[in-house]
Amino acid sequence: MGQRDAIDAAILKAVQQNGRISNADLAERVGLSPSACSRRLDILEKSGVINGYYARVSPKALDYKMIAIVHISLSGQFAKTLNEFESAVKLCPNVLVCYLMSGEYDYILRVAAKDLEDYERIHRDWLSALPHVVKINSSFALREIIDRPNVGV
Amino acid sequence: MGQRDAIDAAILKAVQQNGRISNADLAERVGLSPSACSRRLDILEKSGVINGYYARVSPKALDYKMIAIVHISLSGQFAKTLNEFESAVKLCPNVLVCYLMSGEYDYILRVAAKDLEDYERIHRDWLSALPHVVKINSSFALREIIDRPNVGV
DNA sequence: GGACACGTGCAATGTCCTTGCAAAGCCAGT
DNA sequence: ACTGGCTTTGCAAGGACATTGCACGTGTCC
Repeated sequence: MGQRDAIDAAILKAVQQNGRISNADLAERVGLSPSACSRRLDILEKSGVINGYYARVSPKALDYKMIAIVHISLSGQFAKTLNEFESAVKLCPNVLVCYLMSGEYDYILRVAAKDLEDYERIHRDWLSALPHVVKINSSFALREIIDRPNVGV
Repeated sequence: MGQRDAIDAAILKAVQQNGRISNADLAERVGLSPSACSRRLDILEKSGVINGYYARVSPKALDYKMIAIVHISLSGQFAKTLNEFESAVKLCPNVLVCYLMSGEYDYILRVAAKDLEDYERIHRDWLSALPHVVKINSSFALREIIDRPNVGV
């Protein structure tokens, strides 16, 4: 899985910057005819190199004004423990990102909330209810400096 | 700034899930004629509610296999100190996310790297070179559990 | 050298996006 | 309730666009 040449790389770069670029413009940008470009894009999509296209909506417009970074430790690192935690955390729609981490904490989460009251609800109904959790540490984002969809974009 | 009614909300939900949905399909989905739908979408884009569209590319295809979470403390919290740090960090293409935080550390960063060697280079050439930094703490993601573009999507 | 697979460009067809325009809905003030 | 003005809608047309079939060129392997 992966792009094959410089043209595929150029296509990927273009659609990362503008997911709604027309095939005609994309073809011109990468130096191909529209048909050839359309077929390459099709291959990149079907092979899974391109996972999908998304609109980026201003969180404020959706009333999600708050971002919390949550560090979580579990009671153990057995596979069963991790699996149960992960299955549960996937169900919470407010969790935007979740990584299993090296270091002091086991998981790090990025959580979106409408306001502090909303976060309190999420913390109470979702985070505290996750299985095997022994420690939760929430920090709040005061300001967003960077939010890039991809490297160098 | 924000959507006005249920139809705008439905449009936003749709384009968050599929940024390349055709206007015709979108119109049918939200129960409008294509022209009315196109005009609403146009307003949502021009008013900044929709920040843009992007393709989600498999990081593996781009050879970025590593995600690091970096906590950074500065030598002070004066506006000038923060501004200089932020201007500098914005220049590093590998920094995907950066928040000014409450709590123990001042900033939290999400950094993409191709491999450990690449991360070492980023750490040396970029992160360590950021102004006013007194403490850097890097943790590495062992596995990605969730990566949602938006709440509930 | 020949057969084959692969990628490309060209052309055509059908779909789609967009804009102008008239009508309908909506709200405020009387 | 009525009227005036503003907003939003649906329809229609024209122009742009995506997609598919087909033929040509290139490189490879036998």
